[in-house]
Amino acid sequence: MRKKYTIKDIANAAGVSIGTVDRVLHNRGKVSKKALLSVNNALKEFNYKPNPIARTLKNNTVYIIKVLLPDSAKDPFWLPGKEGIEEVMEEYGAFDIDISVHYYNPADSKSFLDIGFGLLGQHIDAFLFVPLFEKESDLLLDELKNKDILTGTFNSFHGGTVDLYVGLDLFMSGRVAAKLMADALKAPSKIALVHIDEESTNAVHLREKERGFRQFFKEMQDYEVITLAIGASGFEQKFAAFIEDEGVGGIFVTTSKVYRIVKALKALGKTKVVVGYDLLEENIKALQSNDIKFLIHQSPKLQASLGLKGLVDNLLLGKELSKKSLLPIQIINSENVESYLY
Amino acid sequence: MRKKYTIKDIANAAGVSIGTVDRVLHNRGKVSKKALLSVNNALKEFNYKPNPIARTLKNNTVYIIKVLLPDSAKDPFWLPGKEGIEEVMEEYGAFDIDISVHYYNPADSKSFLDIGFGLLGQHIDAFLFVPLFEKESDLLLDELKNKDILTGTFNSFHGGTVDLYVGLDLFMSGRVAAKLMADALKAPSKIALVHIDEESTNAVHLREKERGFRQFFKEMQDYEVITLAIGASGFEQKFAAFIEDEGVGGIFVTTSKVYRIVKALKALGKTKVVVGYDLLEENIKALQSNDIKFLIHQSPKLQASLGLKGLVDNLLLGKELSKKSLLPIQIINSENVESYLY
DNA sequence: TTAAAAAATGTGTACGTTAACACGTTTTAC
DNA sequence: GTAAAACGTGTTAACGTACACATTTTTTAA
Repeated sequence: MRKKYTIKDIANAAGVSIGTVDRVLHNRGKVSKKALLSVNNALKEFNYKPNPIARTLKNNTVYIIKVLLPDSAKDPFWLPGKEGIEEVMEEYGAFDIDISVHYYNPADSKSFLDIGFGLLGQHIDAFLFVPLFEKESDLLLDELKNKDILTGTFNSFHGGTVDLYVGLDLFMSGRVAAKLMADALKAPSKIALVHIDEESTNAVHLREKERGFRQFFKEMQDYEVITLAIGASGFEQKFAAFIEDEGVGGIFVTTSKVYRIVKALKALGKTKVVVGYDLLEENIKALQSNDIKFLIHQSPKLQASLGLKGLVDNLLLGKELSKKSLLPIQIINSENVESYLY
Repeated sequence: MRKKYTIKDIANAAGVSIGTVDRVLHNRGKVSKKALLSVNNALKEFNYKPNPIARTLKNNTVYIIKVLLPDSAKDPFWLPGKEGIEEVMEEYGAFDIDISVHYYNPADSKSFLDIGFGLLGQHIDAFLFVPLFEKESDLLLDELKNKDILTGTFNSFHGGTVDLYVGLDLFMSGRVAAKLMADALKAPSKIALVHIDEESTNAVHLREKERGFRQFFKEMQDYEVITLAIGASGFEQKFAAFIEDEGVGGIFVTTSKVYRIVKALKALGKTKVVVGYDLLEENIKALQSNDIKFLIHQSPKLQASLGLKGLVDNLLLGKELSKKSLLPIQIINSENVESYLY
């Protein structure tokens, strides 16, 4: 039975007290060269790793973590994200952390700023948020850095320096969509790329997907891609006109609002190859009725929970945080969708 | 700042000592009705959760865990599984657990038995293994149950009672493959389903995939599915004869040996729609050169690490173990494969 | 009523790590 | 040459929980 080595074993082996070993471990100085050497030798020999459990025990501060999410009441895409956060809160319920979640209106950059800055009054250890708005996120990030708060973001990649980011390679997801589309449509074909978004908020986000999509087809013959950008409210007329004019065979929707396209197509009595994003309830229905061919799953729940876990594990256990972790791009069709719903 | 409640807070609130609270928490009896009541009230009021960290600290036994895997030298499919185990070992390196990994020959049920039973000489707390062989796994499982050892399995579902299982819904994965195939091949079409397997070992395994595949096409018109079962060694001739005779448009391979089919097809100068399993290096190459249309990813690494983590977390932190957890069925094409390789 | 037995409760120590503190030794400053 | 500062080192009391053991209270029996 392998013995577990403790700081005491190291101290014995090095012929010093645990106090000295501890000072070496934490670079707290006040150690003679001789002691330092023998301690380091012992550490290496036993491949000693401090017990993280005993370590946190001593640390009796309660870490304060704030999470700022887009309100899922405004956009159901954020519902899984909320759930992910709640699961982590439950899981870490017994630890010395105080996580609180706050919501902003994803269609209103002012609400993001108001609520975000509103949270900075008290002492905070870590801040996790979705940087939907670029400029506003910069402002917030500056302030967070100023106050020396650990920062994490997910879903939207933000150029600035955050301590942790979880997300997808959106460009690549565009290529994936393109490949699926090319599989389904014989050349020559015309394909519509549709951005459905009220705000210019998601612009960067959606533009990345478009770049990937177009880049794929640039390498192919006889495919034409045309872009349509419309607001989410009352886009039906515009879309109808668009679809009548252009003889498109497939539609790639860069947001989770694909189901709206499906509905509009049904109203017009048309059938197209539709590819879009995210496992919203309505999208799943359309997938199962074969009105959507593929969905790309952005795993918002996983993104949120990994983000929060990353911050917590860093604070609590001193685990390293991965500056940028990219999740796999998951392809969903009518048959495997169920396996994502457990 | 929210205070973290400890057993001491509960004791104070209930007007008893921490010893009494502890007895209540562990149902160790020797508590008066009155005390029981007031403690339970306090527990509820504060929503008290014992600090799992302080708890394990006290428990100074080293848990012994054995992992028994098919040898990745014999079948590269098991390489990621090995890696997953190693990562978990690294992650939990500082804890009081002693994990050792052992390997059996996936083509030899005797080696499974020999090595498996050979491990049972000393005291063991948990045993994680891949139950490739049904009868032999039953034997081992009986013995494990006898000795009151925590059991976990992954990858192959085994009817018997294990404490934890991680895997895929193989039937559903067959359906997914079928759907992808149907998308790619216009009816009427003939599709070959190929089992490449030396042993009858994987029979149940592969049969499930076949069931799902066939069931999907039963619901469709004008598709015919024919099955070919061949050994892994020297199947080229048989396969060549088969492919000449039958006018198949697509080939679904139920194992990770798809790349062999691709090679054989190339040698024959033929092109088919090929769908198979697993991200072996050679399969990935074939995917990227468009010789394989789709792969289904069984996430062996994740399966292994989730399995081991489940056992460890149960032993160490008393976390519940999920009797049966099914991973999502992941569809891989030439574009998203890279996102799985980080 | 009282002694003994049983039941209920409290106390103390340990787990591994941390960090404040105390102590002894050496160096520095005047 | 002496006082003060600097340095190296060991000791000890926490952190929250668990459990053996000691102590107190209640019940039972004579």
